[in-house]
Amino acid sequence: MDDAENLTVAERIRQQFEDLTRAERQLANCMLEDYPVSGLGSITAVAETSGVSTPTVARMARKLGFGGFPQMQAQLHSELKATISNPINKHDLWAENAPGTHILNRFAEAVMENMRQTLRQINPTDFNAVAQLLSDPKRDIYAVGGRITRSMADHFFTHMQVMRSGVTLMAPNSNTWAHYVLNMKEGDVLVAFDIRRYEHDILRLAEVAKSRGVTFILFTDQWGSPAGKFATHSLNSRIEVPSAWDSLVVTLFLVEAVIAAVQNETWDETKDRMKILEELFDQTKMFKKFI
Amino acid sequence: MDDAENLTVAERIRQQFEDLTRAERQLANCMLEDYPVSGLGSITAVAETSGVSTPTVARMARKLGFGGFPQMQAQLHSELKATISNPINKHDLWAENAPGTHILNRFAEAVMENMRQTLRQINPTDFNAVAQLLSDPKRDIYAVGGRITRSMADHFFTHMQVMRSGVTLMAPNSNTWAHYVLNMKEGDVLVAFDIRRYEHDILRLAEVAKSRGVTFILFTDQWGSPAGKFATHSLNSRIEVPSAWDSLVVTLFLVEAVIAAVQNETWDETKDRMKILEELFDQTKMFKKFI
DNA sequence: CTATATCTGAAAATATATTTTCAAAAATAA
DNA sequence: TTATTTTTGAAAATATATTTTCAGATATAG
Repeated sequence: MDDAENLTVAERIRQQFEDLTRAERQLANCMLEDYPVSGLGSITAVAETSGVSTPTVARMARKLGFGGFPQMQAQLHSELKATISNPINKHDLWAENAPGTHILNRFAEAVMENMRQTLRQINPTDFNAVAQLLSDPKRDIYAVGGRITRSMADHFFTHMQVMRSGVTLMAPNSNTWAHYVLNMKEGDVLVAFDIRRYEHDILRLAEVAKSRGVTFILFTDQWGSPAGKFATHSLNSRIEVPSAWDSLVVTLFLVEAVIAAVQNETWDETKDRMKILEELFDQTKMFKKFI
Repeated sequence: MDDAENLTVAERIRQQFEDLTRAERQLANCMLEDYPVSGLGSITAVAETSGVSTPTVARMARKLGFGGFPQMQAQLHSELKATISNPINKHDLWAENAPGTHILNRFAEAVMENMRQTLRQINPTDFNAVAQLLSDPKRDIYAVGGRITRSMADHFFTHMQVMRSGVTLMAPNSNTWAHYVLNMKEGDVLVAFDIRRYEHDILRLAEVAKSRGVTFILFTDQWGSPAGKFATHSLNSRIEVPSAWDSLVVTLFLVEAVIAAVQNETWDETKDRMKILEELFDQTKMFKKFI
């Protein structure tokens, strides 16, 4: 009978407004007023807000072609979801090049979604605090990664090293870590990367470091490494992609953003260091030869 | 007890994320995923979507400081109402957390834009060809990076090594490279990373390798490394961000996408290798100790 | 005005949602 | 490993939500 299964609630109301009774119209107007949020509570709540009885609400839902009030509400939910979930940045951007099912597209969508989710979840206070800690020249910094995240620690180290002194990249091999811990002093900062397949050694390291008064910063995934319980600040990123492995793209994004933030904090000293570094590179280049 | 009566659900989740248990984290992630719409259904619906039990949902609501699930949902309703009725903050997915000019936001926007540009520009034919080449077990693979891109080469190597044999990560120090070239045979693949501040040594390496019949794959930036002229396939990514350095986020995305593509190509052999690797890890773990 | 059809909401009946309880499972400590 | 604690979800208990019933209210026609 209803060919209009996919009409919005608002459309159905407008379409059938003439057939509605007095109490129903009152309800309809109220629902359209703060649409669609006003229809989100229980039938009782909706009825009260509109000043009608619950049966009226149930009846109108039927009249509009739904099985009942819950069905109408479900429709409102999905409309809301469609509205809220980003209008601009989906799909359309690269589709022209690769067919819809191409791994490049699927991967890209997953990564973009990971970015969004991560950004929504990130705690700016933590982020700022991390940048602050890493900008403090009195604190030495130690970076460490696991089997997969090693490259993140490496990247982090490479850039931090340019901006300040007292930065150490810990060897990936955990049986060398005791020596690093030996050098850590209270207030120093340990930056660790630990994602799914969490490494037990990192957990132990965090515990030991923490017990010696070291500030522990953790880059981990959405589920959170167990080492999180020792972390002063945790930066979680989404890592799931259509692959047998996890994606570190968003983690890298966070690392680079932190680096940029630190650079902002310390720009006065950093810019001189960078200049000197450039000069050093130029000089050494002149000595190098290949084959 | 809670001075934080007026925190959003999302904020409360973030604040207490560390205190949440496994099932609760799973739920929390699901709720943040389509926030706040995902938390709008009945407790049963929310539980089912997240794959946890209803008591878990009720418990978490309590843990976050609400009287119960209905109270939490009421809070979601009012948040939603505030969001919807305020056209300004609409759809800005992370804006709620950090003010508009926060480095995190600016960085994110730049990276997203880089992704889009890169994807629009990428040549799927090149991409596929690269995946094909790297999946060919008869070709040995050599990976090399520069000062900044070293971590990309490292990441690439770590994953390729799992999928197949005959993969070599070249030391970053260019005066060791001659030895690697000595081992390269015709048809082998050299994968190099070279971005702005292009390194002269990479150019020379590419030239020499090419002259010996080695297939050269280059990951570079939007402007293209000079080594590009020796490249069989070039994968360019946008790297500009509001920072003194360039961003490797999109480069990493391409690397991971290539890895995923290779994995697809070689899944039959790869899955066995991965299984064996897992077993090896389990075994070696038993021998390890820290401090 | 009265007769009749329609609408409406209080209250009962029913269906769902939510919380509580508790034993099994999982994690952690010893 | 084994003991202990914590976490978890199935099922029962409870609380709410939703629908149905039906008598009174309201509108409409004659």
